Amino acid sequence: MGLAKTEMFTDKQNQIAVFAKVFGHPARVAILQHLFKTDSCFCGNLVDEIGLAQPTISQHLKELKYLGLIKGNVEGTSVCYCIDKENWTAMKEVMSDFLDQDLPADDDCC
Amino acid sequence: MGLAKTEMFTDKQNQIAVFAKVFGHPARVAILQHLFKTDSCFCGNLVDEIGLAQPTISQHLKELKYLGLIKGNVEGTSVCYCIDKENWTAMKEVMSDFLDQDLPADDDCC
DNA sequence: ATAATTTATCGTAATATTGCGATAAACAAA
DNA sequence: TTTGTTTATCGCAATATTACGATAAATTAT
Repeated sequence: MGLAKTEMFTDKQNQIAVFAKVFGHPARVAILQHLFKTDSCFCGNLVDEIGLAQPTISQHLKELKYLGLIKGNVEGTSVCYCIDKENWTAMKEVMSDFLDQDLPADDDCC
Repeated sequence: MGLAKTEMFTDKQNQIAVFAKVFGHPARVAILQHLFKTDSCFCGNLVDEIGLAQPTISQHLKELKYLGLIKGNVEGTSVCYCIDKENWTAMKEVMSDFLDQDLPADDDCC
């Protein structure tokens, strides 16, 4: 069906999945890493840096922006993107809760 | 196209994306959380706990196992699953490198 | 006003994911 | 051996994602 039955999961579980999903494509990982490395940069630079077509990069940027992980600032004809620090920190909190769960003691079944 | 052009990204970027992708579905998040909570449990319990059909759960377990995040142990007719601690820790390392990047100073563009 | 530059959106083809019924496989119990 | 129990696999339908050419929109420069 290709459709996640989100209504049967907790808000937290869905939230983790939504964040994880956006990191589930190497282009978006590369975009974010580049924004971290350069502090901020224009859409066009990302098109050059990553080897995908401009509409494709624009689409990935849109998803990152929709989740609030990046912000875009219009400057003339170009748009400058950067990490949304506040939301990135909030996202990390959610993901850490999930990833840093206590590992069970050594008496498990496997 | 629905096909990520993995060859244009670094191994690290692809690795992050592959891990993130498996967390990109709430059912798999729920499965992992349940395994953490119960230390280990049978496939059937997961079918009861999460409200999806048995083949669907089996498929999600297969993906988690393929990435090495869980292990399965046959016990009679049932299979006992648990977190693979070593691989989970290795995965956390990879994800932390990405998530815990230094936030740029407050002089960004946006 | 016209042309150039940059980014966003639309439309669409190719591929991937999700969910589950049907069924097979593996084992235990009677 | 037959029956029940549990999990895995197959096959398929429905939906989602990815990529990009074409084009629109917005702005600047001439």
